[in-house]
Amino acid sequence: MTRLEQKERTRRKLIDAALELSAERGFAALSLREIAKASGITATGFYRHFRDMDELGLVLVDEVSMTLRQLVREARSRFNAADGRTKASIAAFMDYVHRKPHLFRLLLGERLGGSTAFRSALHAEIDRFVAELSEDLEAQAKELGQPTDDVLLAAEAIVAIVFTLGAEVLELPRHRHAGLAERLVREVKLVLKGAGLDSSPAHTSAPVGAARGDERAAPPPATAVAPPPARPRPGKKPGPRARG
Amino acid sequence: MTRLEQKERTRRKLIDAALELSAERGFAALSLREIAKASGITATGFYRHFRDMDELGLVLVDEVSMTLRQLVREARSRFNAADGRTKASIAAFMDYVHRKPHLFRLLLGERLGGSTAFRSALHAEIDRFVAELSEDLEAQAKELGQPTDDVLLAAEAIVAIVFTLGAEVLELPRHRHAGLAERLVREVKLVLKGAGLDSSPAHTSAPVGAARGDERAAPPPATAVAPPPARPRPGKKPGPRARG
DNA sequence: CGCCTCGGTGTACACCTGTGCACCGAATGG
DNA sequence: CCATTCGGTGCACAGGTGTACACCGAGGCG
Repeated sequence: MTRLEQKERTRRKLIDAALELSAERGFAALSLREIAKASGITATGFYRHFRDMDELGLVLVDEVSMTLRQLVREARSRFNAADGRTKASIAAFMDYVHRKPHLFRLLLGERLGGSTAFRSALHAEIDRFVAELSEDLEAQAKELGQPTDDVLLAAEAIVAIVFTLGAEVLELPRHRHAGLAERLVREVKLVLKGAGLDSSPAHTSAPVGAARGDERAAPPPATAVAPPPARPRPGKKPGPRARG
Repeated sequence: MTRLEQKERTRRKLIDAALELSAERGFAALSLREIAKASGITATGFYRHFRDMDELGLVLVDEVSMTLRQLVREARSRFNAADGRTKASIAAFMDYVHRKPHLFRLLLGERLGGSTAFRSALHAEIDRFVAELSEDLEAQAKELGQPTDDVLLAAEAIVAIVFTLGAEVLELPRHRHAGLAERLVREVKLVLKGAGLDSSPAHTSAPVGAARGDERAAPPPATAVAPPPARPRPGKKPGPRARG
């Protein structure tokens, strides 16, 4: 196995371990050592990949960001089915939450819990999400000759609802997911209707959660964060520790 | 100063310190020692008030719960002004968020971040909130002869929106709060309108909801944490530490 | 008054933390 | 094939952590 492959593999282990552990206790409460241990390397080995926990945190945020962006893409691709657009989008969302639960827990939980930098990064990400949804809604409204004045408000409200209920999915046993998804759809439609953006032929034929008919291949790797530095060779001076 | 007063005072200092510190880093990342130090007592003194951090956590949740309940009460008391009911309620909410920002940060941030017990306690609290709002909406709808089928959905959606935007207030500079509040009002009205619960003051002359001001069958009390033990005299054996 | 109660203190301990340092050994490239 | 690169290791250290223990001194009560 080439050296780069090996390094990348370990890096992923670190990221995944951090994700998994942060699901239980929150990222801020994790220690470098326990992440290293969970990844099967020594604590000092950690520094071959990240300068410190904060840097790991940023990478996690980045990962969330990409996941979200792909979510949007996926949702859009289902828009062809103009009928039941809302339902399809939400199905995509729920599907994604299932596939990457830890990422969503991070996104939703650390929005207020983490450091300032962490928070603003996540907020920015969510704002971007709102913007994209808003764009879509506006385009759709124009097509149908509907009012567009409340589009941004509706988008913001919808994201709030979807993320909040999405968070709830993480706590619920599997068999209750479908019910929650349906509630979600109905609530989103409430908002759309209130904003004069109602589009669906109020007609429910199939439960939402089961929208995994044409499963395409897993999401592309999509790496965006700068690959590990040439050779960090541990640096940084001692000082008051925030998390220690 | 009587001994009880003194003890209560220290207890409050501990609670407030925990609240304040958890605003920056999340409760899960706090250490017993730093809370004790911030409260001006030694680490071992902590045990005179709480058995461990988990117990402190429960007390905090309890505090949130009471705050929330008071919020509802306060909002209801403004319902007399039938005109602008939504606006008044949201004003009450925002006001409260300002007055107890740390509590809300806890409520919103730890909903996913903390331990399982922590999470479910907070979720239950929010559910209770939804239930109360739902009741109110239903009563109002019946008075006005409006449909009540989507009342619960609307309540859930509204709480999601209000809490999400409320969380945002915590991050924003003061001068942008008003704008956010207005957005909040408009988004909530979107939901109400979508659910057929629109209560425009334009054609409503009768004072809405001014009649009933008393208690009805309310959810059971949530106070679960016992007052300080007679004399804990530190116990609990050593073992694998979750936070430390 | 004398005794008891009990918040709060200070010390001590084992363990965990982040990180500097010297080192190893396999993949890499000339 | 030999020299270099560089993930990963083990050790060491200072400092933080939870908590057991013995103690103090002021409030409270007979």
